Amino acid sequence: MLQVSVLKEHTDAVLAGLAKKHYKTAEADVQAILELDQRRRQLQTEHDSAQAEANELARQIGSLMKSGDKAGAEVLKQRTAELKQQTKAHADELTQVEFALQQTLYKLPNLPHSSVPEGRSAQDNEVVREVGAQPQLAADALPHWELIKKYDIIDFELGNKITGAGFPVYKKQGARLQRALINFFLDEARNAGYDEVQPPILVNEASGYGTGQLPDKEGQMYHDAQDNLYLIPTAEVPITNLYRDEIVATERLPVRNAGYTPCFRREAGSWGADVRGLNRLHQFDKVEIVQITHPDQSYTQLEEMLGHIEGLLQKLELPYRVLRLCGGDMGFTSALTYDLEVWSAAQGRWLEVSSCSNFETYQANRLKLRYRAENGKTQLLHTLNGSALALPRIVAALLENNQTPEGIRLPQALHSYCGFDKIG
RNA sequence: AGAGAGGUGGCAGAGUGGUCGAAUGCGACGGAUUCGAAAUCCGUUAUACCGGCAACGGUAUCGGGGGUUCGAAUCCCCCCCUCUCUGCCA
Repeated sequence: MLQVSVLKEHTDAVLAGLAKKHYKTAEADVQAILELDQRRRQLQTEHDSAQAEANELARQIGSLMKSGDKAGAEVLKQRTAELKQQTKAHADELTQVEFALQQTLYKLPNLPHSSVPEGRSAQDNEVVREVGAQPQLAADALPHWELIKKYDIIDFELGNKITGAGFPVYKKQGARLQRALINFFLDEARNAGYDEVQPPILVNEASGYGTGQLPDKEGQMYHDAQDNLYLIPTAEVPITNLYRDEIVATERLPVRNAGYTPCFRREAGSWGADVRGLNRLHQFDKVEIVQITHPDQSYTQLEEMLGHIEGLLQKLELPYRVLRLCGGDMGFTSALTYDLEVWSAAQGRWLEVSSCSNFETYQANRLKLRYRAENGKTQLLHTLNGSALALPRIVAALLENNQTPEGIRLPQALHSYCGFDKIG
């Protein structure tokens, strides 16, 4: 969430940033926030001084009681009763004002970095670079949803039976490939300096708010109403929330964590022709990398993370491209997002396999994630994360791009992890 | 799930209605001492908000929320969590 001080001191820049993100009611919301904040301060000041007087009276009453002057104490108690009413009224309004302020702040998305291109939709994203040659497939090449049947490695029908659409069952070499990819990604992350964590995949409400999934994307998460817990849509949520309410020692920065988790997405109403097979699932596996950095370092670290992810794709020998998302297409909480897409040769389209973002202080502000600056004051840190990588579309591209009459060739990097070098 | 105990500052741990943001110990930081270090001694050591250029002052916070009271870490109610025993279980 944005800081009120920023809205106050850089109102025009905030409005420009919100416009770039195509946020509709920017002027009205910013105006409302500034007014609510002013009222909040006023109430706080009045409340505090009334409370100070009440505290002082309580002290006096105490010593009067001790010296046995009951009558004197009674006189002071009358004034105390008045003050009590006042502070109660102030406190009640303060609660309301703070709630309204909070709700309005929650509605505002993060401001885009200056390098974010203008634009409304995916068509306006900037292609930063394209790496690797797209394979030329034979005329009878199959899309991955045919290949998985041919080699009997992923079974959607079985998933339908036991759970529902979008929950595939991985079998035989398909299951082993999943395990191999997870291990490969985790080992690569560790070699790049990320500490491995294995977090819970159910999180509480506070964690959902901390990273910004709540209240914005309530409907996209599976919710266990009985215990009020959410199935995570990404490991970003538990891993980043590990540091909620922390003042991190500067010598620990940048914090680097990597973790494998299953991820769950309801994605209501988004099923259609281009989401066949592995293209979009309700449950999928992902290794996520997270960094928490000093504000001065976050963009350097974002590039480092991007480099790590590109390294993975290169080792997997997949042609890919890097996109810088435009203001209209990027996420609610992000200041700058790179998407990485692999070429899925039989489908003839790019598939997003990673999203790598800098959230600057947007999440840190909600998380109360800080460090101590040189001057002794606490300051918000920057949070970043990236998929490294999401499995299903990687599998789709591996299957399609590497199909041969003799089976599916796997990249060298995976041979030892899989224990086989081709499928089929 | 049942019975009991308990949740206090970075950690340990006192405090059962009044000047308690909170003793004491440990740790950490600064200083003295030392060629340097250990030991010792002195001092500092929470967070947020409000006011103030600042120094500083005020308010709140002893798991969370509500209540009683002039006054709550301390009393009452609800919730959460932890520990021990019993049960169940990968």
